[in-house]
Amino acid sequence: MAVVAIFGPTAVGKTAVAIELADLLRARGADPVAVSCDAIQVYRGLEVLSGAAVAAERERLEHRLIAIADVGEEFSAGRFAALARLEIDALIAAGRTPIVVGGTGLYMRAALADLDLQPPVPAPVRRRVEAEIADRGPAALHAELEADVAERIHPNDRKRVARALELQRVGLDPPERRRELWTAGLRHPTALLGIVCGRAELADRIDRRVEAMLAAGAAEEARAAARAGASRTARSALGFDALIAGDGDAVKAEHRRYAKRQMTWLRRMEAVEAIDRSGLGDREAAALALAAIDRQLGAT
RNA sequence: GGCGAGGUAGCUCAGUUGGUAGAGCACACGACUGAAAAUCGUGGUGUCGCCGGUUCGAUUCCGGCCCUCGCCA
Repeated sequence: MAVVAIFGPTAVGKTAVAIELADLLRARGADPVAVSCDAIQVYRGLEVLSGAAVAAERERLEHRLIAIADVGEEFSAGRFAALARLEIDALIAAGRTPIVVGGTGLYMRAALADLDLQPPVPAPVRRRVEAEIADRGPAALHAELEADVAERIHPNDRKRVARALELQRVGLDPPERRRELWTAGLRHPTALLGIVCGRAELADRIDRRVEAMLAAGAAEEARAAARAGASRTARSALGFDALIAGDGDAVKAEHRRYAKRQMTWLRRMEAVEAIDRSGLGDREAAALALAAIDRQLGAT
């Protein structure tokens, strides 16, 4: 059996469509399980502000890799990749159908493709590099990179400068530049779908989603996470500070900008089939998704 | 009605000693290999309130008008 993957911008309805799609797959005798690919939904205690599937939804479709880490922990693409591959491989071995669904592009690619991520460096090395960047600015450290690495990283891009430099100092190879990030060649036969909708409709969905999340206590959730010592990666959740400040418009703006970056990622991926759900209900969108799956994998 | 301040990008504003204008935010497009809901790159989208005057040339100077805000009636 193959993997179904669902990508798309925030608030487009990936979870709802996945749940409806699961019903359609079950009607054919499949046994689907969702594997979430979301850098914030992995955190326990950020379920509301990350839009994680709620209990009623998880009753209709089992979700893996949601709420698996404490907000105090740092998370990473590498850690996620190992977990996700384990889940996907085990589900396939058990004859089940993984529906890999989420909006974190790097996490999804790490789950589906053989991204060869380098390990983390010892904490003191990273701290040292970060301190130097804070002190001297990223461009100064960028100048210390070997030429072929430096030319791929913008001098202002402090995170990539930091990563490349810490790898260089520890004697590890620089981040790979193969095609795995975008290639159609994946670890398993996969139907790759991108749910999209019209610009105005998406903006409207984002507004409603943020308002619903505020009504459900997202601001208090963020405050509680901050009090509990949320890690740097947990704090990078969209609107984390704006929620604490009570600025709903700023939260919406962050979600809109995020949706744009996700659309860029979607356009860049190879072999992804866009499902335009403009004006469609979740069930109708799921039917389109099923047809696309059949086209990509061959009718069952 | 009088006095004062102000009308410039979607928003908040800067500016041009007269040569049709630029910042931040927003927005659009892109990059992306163990921080990725992160980080970063590129792009100005405009009857400079309206009408007239002076001028080779007015968003800028002058006059009138309209509108907004504040204070006084």
